[in-house]
Amino acid sequence: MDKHYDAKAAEAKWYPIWENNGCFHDEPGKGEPYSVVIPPPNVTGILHMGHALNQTIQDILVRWRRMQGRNTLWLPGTDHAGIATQNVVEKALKKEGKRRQDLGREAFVERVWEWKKQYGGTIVHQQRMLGNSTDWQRERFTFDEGCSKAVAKVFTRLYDEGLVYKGNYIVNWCPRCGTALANDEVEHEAHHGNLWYVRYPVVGSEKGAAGEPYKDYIMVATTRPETLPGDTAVAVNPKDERYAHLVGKKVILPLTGREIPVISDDYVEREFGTGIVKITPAHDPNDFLVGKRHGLEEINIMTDDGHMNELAGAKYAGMDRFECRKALVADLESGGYLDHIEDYDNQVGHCYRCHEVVESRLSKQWFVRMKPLAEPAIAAVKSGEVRFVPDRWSKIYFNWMENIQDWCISRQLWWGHRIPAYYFGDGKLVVAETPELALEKAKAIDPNVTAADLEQDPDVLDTWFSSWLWPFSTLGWPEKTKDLDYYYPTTDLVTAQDIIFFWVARMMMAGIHFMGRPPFRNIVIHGIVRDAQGRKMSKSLGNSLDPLELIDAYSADALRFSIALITSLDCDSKVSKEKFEIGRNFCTKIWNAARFMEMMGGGEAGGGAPDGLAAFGRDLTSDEKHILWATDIACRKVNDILESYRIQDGALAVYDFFWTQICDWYVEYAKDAPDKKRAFAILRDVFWKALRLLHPYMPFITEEVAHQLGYLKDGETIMRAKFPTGYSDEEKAAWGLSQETYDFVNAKREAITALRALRAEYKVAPSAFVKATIATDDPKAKAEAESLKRAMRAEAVEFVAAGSDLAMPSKITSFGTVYLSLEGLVDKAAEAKRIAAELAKIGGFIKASEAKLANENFVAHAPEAVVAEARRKLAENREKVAQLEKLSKLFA
RNA sequence: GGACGAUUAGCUCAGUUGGUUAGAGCAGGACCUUUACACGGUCAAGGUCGGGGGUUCGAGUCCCUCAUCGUCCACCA
Repeated sequence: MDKHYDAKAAEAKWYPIWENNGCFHDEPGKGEPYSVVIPPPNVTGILHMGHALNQTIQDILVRWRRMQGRNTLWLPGTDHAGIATQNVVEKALKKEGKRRQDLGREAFVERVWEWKKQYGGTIVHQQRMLGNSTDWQRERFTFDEGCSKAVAKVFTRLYDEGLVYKGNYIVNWCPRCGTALANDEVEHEAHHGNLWYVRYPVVGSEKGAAGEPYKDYIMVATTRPETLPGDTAVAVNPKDERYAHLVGKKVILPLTGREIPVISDDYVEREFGTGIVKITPAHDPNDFLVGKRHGLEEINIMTDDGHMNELAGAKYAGMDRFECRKALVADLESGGYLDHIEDYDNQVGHCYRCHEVVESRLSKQWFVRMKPLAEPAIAAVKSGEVRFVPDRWSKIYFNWMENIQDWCISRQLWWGHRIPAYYFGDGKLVVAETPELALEKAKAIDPNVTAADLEQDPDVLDTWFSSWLWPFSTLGWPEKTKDLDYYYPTTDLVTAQDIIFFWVARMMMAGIHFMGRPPFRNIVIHGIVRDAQGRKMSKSLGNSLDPLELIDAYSADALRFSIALITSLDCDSKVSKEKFEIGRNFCTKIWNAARFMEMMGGGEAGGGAPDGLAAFGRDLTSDEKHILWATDIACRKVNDILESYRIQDGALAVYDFFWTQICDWYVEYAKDAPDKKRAFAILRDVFWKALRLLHPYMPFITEEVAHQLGYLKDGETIMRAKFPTGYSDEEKAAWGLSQETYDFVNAKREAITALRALRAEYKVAPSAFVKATIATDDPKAKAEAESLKRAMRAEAVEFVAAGSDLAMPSKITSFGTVYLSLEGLVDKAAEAKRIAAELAKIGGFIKASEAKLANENFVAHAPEAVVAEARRKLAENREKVAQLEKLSKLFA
């Protein structure tokens, strides 16, 4: 083995071998399936830390399950990302001085496909760098043929079921992009604005003096005076006595002369402004709802591109909306309708793409009725059929699902699944999966219709409309495929909290509605990646870490392991570059340990077969029994931990096992073991188990080391090696393993550590051979004299009866009291001070313990073991005090 | 405004049904180049578990309250 691990070479070598040999691919059929669909990244995307976190978690779970022998599918793919992709291509066109309109729809869409062909593979390539064991043979794209078929089928079915409808609705509208925006596509920002107080005269009021055209008026406060011509009512709170007498009366809409009613609605806050709100149903979402409740007229006074239309009044028609605001305010003022203006800060929505101020606008859009879909999806989680991990996310899910709103699914874009609705004749409409089927349906209505008469709806569907079918559209639905039959429902879905609503909840609904079963059993929600200050990573802040740079600097294994180590399902993860050194250092440790094994002939000692240690019989030393027991514990623990998705705990467990148990203790033991050959045969077996435990976390280095050390032959892979489950009861019995022996060695280590500490405290040179004395009556302990001598670097280890009272520096351990014999080496004053401090600390504890044990209730209620332990600790500390007091006299 | 979290060592975080003197990594300290590894080893130090109440024999853990921070949702004309 080379002195240094060449991660780049190993990663470049193994990934293609895995991929080309079908290591990521299983066929449906045999065994228990384990399937996961990847949250498809945007095809325009580049790999960021969020992906790295999300996919590392999935790959750990998938590799672990695969090694357990499960029939595994991790399905990769990308999302066509409607608006994002269209924007990228439009930007490219802009450089050529063209707009998409110059190309026309068909040519533009063709152009986007070309872009996809050329650049769409970027993120897919980058995912390979992470080591993802996704089944590339089954890679899908939300806009590929199969997914598109599924989309058309779903839309048609929902339409036929009356769950898709076209309706007038208030939507967020970007005047620049010319498209409706989903709520999540609108970014709210604080804005310094004004509140204009406008007088609406009550009908029948007398004319007043100059500057006050009417004596009797009500005052309305508004932030958007330009919408005034669209007002169709003013509203007050039903409980507001101030205005109760006005309800049912009419007021005159300034500048228009139109009479509008005064209505009462709970939506109005009494305390805000004047307590009277103008209602503009066509230009405000809340007003729209109020209008629906009261049957108000909806007057749309704006054009698609943010200008006023004729309904705003001849004077304002054609004006930009903000220009109109100024003009209209001026007119209000000159007409005597403007009472006063206040400064007012509010939140204004902006388009998440182009940052234009979003307009609330009435338009014809397609909607999915969500309530009927949501109900079974709620029930599936309530019944426990589908489980959130951690469970608390189910509350958030319920909260949203129980208040679900209809879903606006149409987008005024060109790139996306075109809505399979066809118009003909005079506003007639058919919905069908294909143009041919549409024609059939149309002919049923009007036999004279030809294909040329059908005009398809120009809008496309929201990107999520294909994503919500992902768990089954990717498996072949609506065809009845083997994959679908075998791998659906998928087992785990792993994603971040931010798309629980947009994606997870919708997949639940679609899965149940179209497949009859929820699309997954467990929904694993992890946190998001933040920077060291806890801020979200974003391009604009410049605080992003690039996973590819980290892979370049530290290796993919290092990245993966470090991510796993900082991953908590319960909260967000803060990362900084330094954190990845942990993984890098761990790789180095693994490599060096492997190198050491090779150097010591560990590779041969077991005769090549990992189970060669069976030959060494039952006379194992306590240290050998200890490592075997520790290995058994580690295997069980890692399996248990991963079973409950505690990725971080698993990383810690395997890290500690490898570093502390194997490297720090057992390897040091093996260097100088009484039977080195046997010690290394055991190490060889333990090491092989450790490599496999590590493999889900660090796939590349474990594969490389497994081959270098001869655990695997050419053509074999650790990916398909059996994930360790620990030793059998027979093996444990044959080797004489037991919890007692394990505890015994832990106690022995305490004694070794105690002596090291004494050496350090008394400044004994590390190279010096010292004399150690241990007070114990345990014959088993006395039998360890030789191994203690080596580990303690002592020229002699002697034993005296437990409770012996030697006037030497000592430490009490569960192995016995360890004394260090030394003459004249000590700084007496410093030692006296140290002893005094320790005495004070122990004294406090003894007092507390005594009080506790004197408490009858404690003795009566606490578990026996707890009481016994308290007694033992008390006795131990009393003994410690006695020792220290003796010493303090010595140093006085 | 609503919902849900978080607050434990200088930093990042564990702490599974309440029960030993609350753990790890990093940073910092001391010592060590002992022939796998200084991206290392050994040892030591560092916390009245955000504040205040309560339940209990016993609270980091359960309840209430306050404070601070965060996330998502809805956003007030």
